[in-house]
Amino acid sequence: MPELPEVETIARGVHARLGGDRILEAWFGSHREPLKTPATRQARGLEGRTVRAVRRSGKHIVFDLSSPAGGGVLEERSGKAAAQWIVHLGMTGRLLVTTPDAPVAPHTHARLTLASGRELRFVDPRRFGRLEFRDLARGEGFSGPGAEPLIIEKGDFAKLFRGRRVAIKAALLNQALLSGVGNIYADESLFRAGIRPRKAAGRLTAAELERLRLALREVLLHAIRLGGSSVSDYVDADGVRGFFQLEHCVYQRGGEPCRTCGTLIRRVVVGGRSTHYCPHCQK
DNA sequence: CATTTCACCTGGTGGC
DNA sequence: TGCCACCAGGTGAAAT
Repeated sequence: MPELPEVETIARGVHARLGGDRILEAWFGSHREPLKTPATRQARGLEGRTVRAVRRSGKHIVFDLSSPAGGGVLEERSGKAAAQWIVHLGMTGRLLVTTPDAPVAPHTHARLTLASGRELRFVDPRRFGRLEFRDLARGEGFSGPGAEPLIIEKGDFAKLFRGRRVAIKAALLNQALLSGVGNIYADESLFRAGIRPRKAAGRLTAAELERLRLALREVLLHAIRLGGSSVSDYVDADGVRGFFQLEHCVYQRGGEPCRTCGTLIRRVVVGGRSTHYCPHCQK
């Protein structure tokens, strides 16, 4: 369900509520798909640690955790996390902060009991989401392979697409190039940059590439300001819907008139994903 | 290696 | 009402 702006909104919400809290107990359901780390090892890893920060990396939510003891002055000073809990929401994953007595929704795959008396739950009907524990004592911290679209600069952005024959739409969705862009914001940024989604990535001019980088940046920042897009039942950690769906120019608007020129928005399939564009505004 | 296709899941919607 | 086809914010493995 979530792309960069939704994940950013959720991470901020969870950080505000759980930052500084301590994990007392972790429970995992019987479905194996969501567990990149086996249930027992994941629970043992999480229990006793303090949540120092919750942040977004690409489409992943990263929980920076203290040592099991709870940190200590040395660790406080160093500012380094001792372990991480990595959550990917897939298409339908949600993180909910509740009280332990709140009814447990169907498809709840994880429940973390916290020292504050609250509970963090991971709910995911389709089970495309993933939960992973990383001990940083041995091994590296999480970092996606792709560049952050909000940070990348002109030259590096252009370099990503050089020589590529894939459609620019497919390239935008490739997380190894850019991390965080999904189907909504790929379509919306291409519309705002005036570029056809099927145009070969390596064929974009320098001007087009820079228009695309800036359009992507603007659309993501604007969406974060509005709390993300609520296409079906997406809600943030506080159960609040986003409002960016009201600003969609093309996404899921096939057959409707373009907001700029009135031409009917077209829906096609690119790289196996439904793709929406205005044949008049996008060249 | 780059690119394309498909499987992985459940649930909602709309047509007949 | 029931049944079925199709669609959905994502990814990663297998095939080409």
